[in-house]
Amino acid sequence: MPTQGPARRADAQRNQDAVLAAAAEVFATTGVNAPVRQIADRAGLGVGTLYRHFPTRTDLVLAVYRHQVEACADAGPALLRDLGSPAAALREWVDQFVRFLATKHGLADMLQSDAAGYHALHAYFLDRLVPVCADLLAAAAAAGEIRPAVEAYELMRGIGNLCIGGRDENYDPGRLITLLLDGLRPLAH
Amino acid sequence: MPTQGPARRADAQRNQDAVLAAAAEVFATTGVNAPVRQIADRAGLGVGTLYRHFPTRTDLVLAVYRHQVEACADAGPALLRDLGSPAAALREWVDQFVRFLATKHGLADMLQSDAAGYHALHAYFLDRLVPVCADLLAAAAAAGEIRPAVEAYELMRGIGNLCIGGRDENYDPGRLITLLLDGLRPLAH
DNA sequence: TGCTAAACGGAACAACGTTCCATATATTCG
DNA sequence: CGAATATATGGAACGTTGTTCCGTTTAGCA
Repeated sequence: MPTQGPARRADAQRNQDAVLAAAAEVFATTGVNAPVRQIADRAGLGVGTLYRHFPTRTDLVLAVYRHQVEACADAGPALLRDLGSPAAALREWVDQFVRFLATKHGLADMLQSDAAGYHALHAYFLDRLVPVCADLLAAAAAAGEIRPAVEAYELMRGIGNLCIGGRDENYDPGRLITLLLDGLRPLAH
Repeated sequence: MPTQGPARRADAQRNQDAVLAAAAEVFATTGVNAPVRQIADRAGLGVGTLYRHFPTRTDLVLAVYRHQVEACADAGPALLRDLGSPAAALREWVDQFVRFLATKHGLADMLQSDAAGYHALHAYFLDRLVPVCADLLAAAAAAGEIRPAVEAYELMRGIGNLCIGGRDENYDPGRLITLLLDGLRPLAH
């Protein structure tokens, strides 16, 4: 129940929703790095209002995509439970993440950007997803389906990096990530 | 013998060299995306002069790093000749490229940037290195050391992407690339 | 219907890439 | 050894962005 404090004004709530909707649209068309003014214009608001509700771009990006990240995090344990093999669960989970990331123009770039402002975004994604990935890796290793040859953190960053630049007829992140996971199989004797 | 045409002015040559030297220093410290003014200041020249000699950032980056890219391209056939196994040659060649790329702050980012201006840079690297990589892959595949599971173009882009963000105690592009190459080994029967 | 705190809008500033042309200077030629 | 001239230079100026700030507006309430 968020009924604490001196009740936020209705127009503020309305405008925040408008910014969120505008950002979602603009992110989808222009990309996650779209100019602030473009988002403000689309929402029919001034840039000051936008900054009031979302002080940093990270705040805005997170507000737009948080649900999908959470869904992805939740999918990990579910897949591990529902699919027979932990390795298959890992593969499906990674595929799901790649499908999410590769379609968000510029998001993968942002995630690894060394710009100070994006550190929080980077941290959120990793904090949320690395533990899930670690569980999947551990289960697959315990089942003898993969070698414990990589840390979840490193794997997640690698997957994120491979998604940068999207996908075209000559480059498909999914293929390379399959190869990466193939590299985790036990060595031939 | 470049003694054709109306002989370029001596100061022009001198200034071009100065820009090149300044750019090399600034790229190494600030990164490949350093502000144009910073490079011009370091060279003791105006920005106009810099733009005259290097109209685009791609021109400047290429002038600074061309030698190393060429050296990397030349190393491919040499390694294939000198090392016993094509797969070992591939691995060593890839390592060499990664060592080059991972130490150039921001260069890997630039290579995959979808900004229109960097297309030429992207193209130069790929045109120069993909054929070399393709030869190494073909040789290793012919020797039965790897499966023909990836195109040279895709592999090179993947390697470039994995180098983005450099290397720290928790993320080492080299480890992931090793894993990627492991994924090319023939499947256990 | 006023009052007041909350919220808004957009002008203003800083940092950057890029262009342009008045000025300065190598080089050449008489 | 001077002009003459093509070449080269410098940096002001413009457009685009992110970000801040404050005068003005307005929702909620008494």
